Amino acid sequence: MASLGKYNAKAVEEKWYNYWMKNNYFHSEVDEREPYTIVIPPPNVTGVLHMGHMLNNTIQDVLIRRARLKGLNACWVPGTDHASIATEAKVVAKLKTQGIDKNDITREEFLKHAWEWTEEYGGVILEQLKKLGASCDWERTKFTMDDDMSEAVIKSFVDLYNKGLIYRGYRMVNWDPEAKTTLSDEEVIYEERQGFLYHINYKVEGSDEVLTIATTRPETIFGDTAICINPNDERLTHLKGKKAIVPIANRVIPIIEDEYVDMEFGTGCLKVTPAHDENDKVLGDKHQLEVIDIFNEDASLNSFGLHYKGQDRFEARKAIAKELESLGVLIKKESHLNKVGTSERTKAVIEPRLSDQWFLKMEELVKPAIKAVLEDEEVKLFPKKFENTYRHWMTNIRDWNISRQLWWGQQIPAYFYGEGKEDFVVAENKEEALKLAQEKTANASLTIADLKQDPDALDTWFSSWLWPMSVFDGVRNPDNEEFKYYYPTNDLVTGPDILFFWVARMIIAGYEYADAKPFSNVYLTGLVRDKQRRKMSKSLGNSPDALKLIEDFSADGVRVGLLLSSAAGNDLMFDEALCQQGKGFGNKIWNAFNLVQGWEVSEETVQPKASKIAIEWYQAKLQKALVEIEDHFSKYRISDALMAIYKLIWDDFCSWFLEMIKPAYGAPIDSVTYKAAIALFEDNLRILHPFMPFLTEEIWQHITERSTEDALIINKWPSLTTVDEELISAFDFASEVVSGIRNIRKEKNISFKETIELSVVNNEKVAPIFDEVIAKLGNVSAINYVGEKVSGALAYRVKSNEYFIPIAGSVNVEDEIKKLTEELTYTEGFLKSVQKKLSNERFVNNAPEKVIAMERKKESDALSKIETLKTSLEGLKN
RNA sequence: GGGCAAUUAGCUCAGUUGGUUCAGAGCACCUCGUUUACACCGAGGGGGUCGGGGGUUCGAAUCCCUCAUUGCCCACCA
Repeated sequence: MASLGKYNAKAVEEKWYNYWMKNNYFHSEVDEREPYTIVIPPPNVTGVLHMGHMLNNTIQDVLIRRARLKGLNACWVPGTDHASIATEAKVVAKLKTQGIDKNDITREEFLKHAWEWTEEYGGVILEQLKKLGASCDWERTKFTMDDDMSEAVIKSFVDLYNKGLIYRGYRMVNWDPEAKTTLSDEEVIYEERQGFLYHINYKVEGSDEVLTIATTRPETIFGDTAICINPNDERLTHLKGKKAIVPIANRVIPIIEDEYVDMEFGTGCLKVTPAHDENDKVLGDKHQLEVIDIFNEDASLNSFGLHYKGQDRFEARKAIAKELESLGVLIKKESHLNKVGTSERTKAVIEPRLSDQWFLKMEELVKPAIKAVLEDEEVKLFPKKFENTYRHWMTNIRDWNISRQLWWGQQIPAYFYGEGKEDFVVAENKEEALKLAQEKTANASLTIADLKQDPDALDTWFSSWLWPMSVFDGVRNPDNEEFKYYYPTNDLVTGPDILFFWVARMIIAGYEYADAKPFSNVYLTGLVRDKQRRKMSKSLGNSPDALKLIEDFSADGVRVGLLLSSAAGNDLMFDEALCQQGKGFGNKIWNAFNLVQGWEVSEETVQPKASKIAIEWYQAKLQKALVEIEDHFSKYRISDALMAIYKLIWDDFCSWFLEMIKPAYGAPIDSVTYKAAIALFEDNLRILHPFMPFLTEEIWQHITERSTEDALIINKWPSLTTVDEELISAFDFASEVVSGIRNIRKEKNISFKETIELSVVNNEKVAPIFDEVIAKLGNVSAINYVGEKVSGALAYRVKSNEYFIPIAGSVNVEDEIKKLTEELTYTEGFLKSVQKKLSNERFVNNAPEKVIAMERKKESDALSKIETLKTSLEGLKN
């Protein structure tokens, strides 16, 4: 009977996590059962846990633990991503603090530093996930740069190359001058910046005429190779066939004609700079213009910039504007709002730049992936609204630039044996490459030393798109047991921000390599924001420390807090109060357990009727909740499922059920009721376990002696039987009767300790099955069934049933009359509206039977209610 | 500029094919209460003309049109 004392979350959570690990409960191996698989979206290897991870991984853990309880072979594969750009940037920064410049060391030396860094910080995030309770199969932990993972990436590159899908192209790419690398379109963020539109006069060769162009980037005039006008522009016909002179550079360039030029914008004259603008490049190709690249790698001007050589592009812009002004050719400078691409990682302004890159043709690859999501529903997105975005992106997809000017990552397996553009071979290793090169060149004397591997690394996403396959070695060895068993995986939980980067590409890769989808369902979480709807960011300092939260509110509390208000796809406004609510819920359950385990159990005591019916009722309630929860899970409405459980346990179990079976003070509980209550408590724990694994396991192990094999984590989800709806609605009626008593006690200030009597006119012909419950919860000494109203008693109604509590001298007739009159007026008004509807011929003719019958029922109910109200009023007035 | 969403109680959101979950939930708020698990509690209560306007219908939070506001995605005019 001793109290258990306060719940010590920290000790409990550590204890059970170790216990689960020790017993290897998270581990999965191929067996006869149906598999349930999730692969973790691998976080950056050097990252730390933030709120987004917490939400994401809590959802995954809920799904995994539930699947485990449902008897599936649950396998959650964890791992980390090498995140080439982010990690390389961090390593470069760290080396800088040590006075080392990346450009001064060799690739091998740099990679050594990167690996050291990875080993030092890598995996920290995985340790943090353990604190959250994540039940990953840690034996399967993968890293995207593990040897086997890298081999898979290289193998797929070679394969795609041999299929003719990978090609080398001189293309305009997004150049990050700070990181000195290319970025994919997805890594560029456009920002509105206030800039200027400069109007500059160019002389027309051989005349005194000038033409005016407008540009936001005057420094690029050094790269101009043409002026373009619209052939339909009548204002400019006199320029046709002539040539213009670039100011400062004094270069002569042709004036070309193309309908691409918007006559409405600026002056109608467009300067064409093929090396520094994508559209200009297209125009340049079409008109076979010269390409002049005026920038160095770091976006300072090169020798084409003449006396500006070496200056940064933004410095040069100002200086050039000044010089143009002094030459009298800058005739106007107006402010202009334009959108500037910036690097997601370094924030540097992106420079469109022409360079040699590797591309993957997407047009054919993407087809099965479009079909799978939009036609066959092989892969379902939750929420569905993301299908629109998916469609839009996939049908407008462009070839994927898969090369990055980085060292950290899988090096592109292309080997050059000569200086020519085509002097290379693609192979999985040097030996293979040599063989191919010898064949291709018909030169058997080539040696490995003659081969130079392309220095670039592959885009990180080119490795992670294989993730669901390669973690099971499905790329290198597609016929292996594990891959056949675990793939396709079931659910993927990730943020919508990487729907294209990653999710879509995994689907593409899945169909290309395994001829099967990578997963069946994609749950897209929202962004975690702060209370004021701002994004969580380091600079705002509004991102709470994940581990501190767990410290303060327990892992269970944080999990519940995060899930309480996070519908799929909706942003989550994070507030610590939610975690407090989660913690409070845990405490509530702990206290309920404290109550139950404190009861003295007696074999002699006879089970009270109230307890018997209470058990039947809660069983019905639980069944109903199970159906509801099942439905919520099937729609991935995780927070609704949790809320259903929350209400079931707090309201139905604690507030009603336990109160109904609670023995009198000091008295023991009968063993039949006790056993049933324990069984029901266990069911509660089973369904709550995925959400609050630690607390539930702790209570589970306390509640009965358990063997090692009997941990909750591997127990069984309660089975569905049938829902006794009648019993549930009978109880709902009874609970209203109880509420009526409580209301009267409150109004009249009658203490709960004071026993009362209750008389009822049972117009509803309610079966008396809950009378003992009403008596207990209302502290009623006797329930009398009477034929007509009791005078001199306090009264209330539930539907058309009338209840009377006789309290001598405590009836205020005036108040009663007032109350009844108000109710009568309301009911008469209600009746009027119903009758109006029923007298509308068009309603009666058009509405379905069911609806009309319902209205008639409302009418007759109202009529009889009015009748009883009138009788009561008359009784009072006498 | 193009596309896609959203707008319901103070806050965060449910509301499936128009009529029995139809105006709801959780939190917050107010009142009362230290009754023998829990004040991290219990019992009650207030609160919304469902963004504005118009239409279809016997009937609209739900369907249509329109306006407004917000968010996201795509493309970008030099």
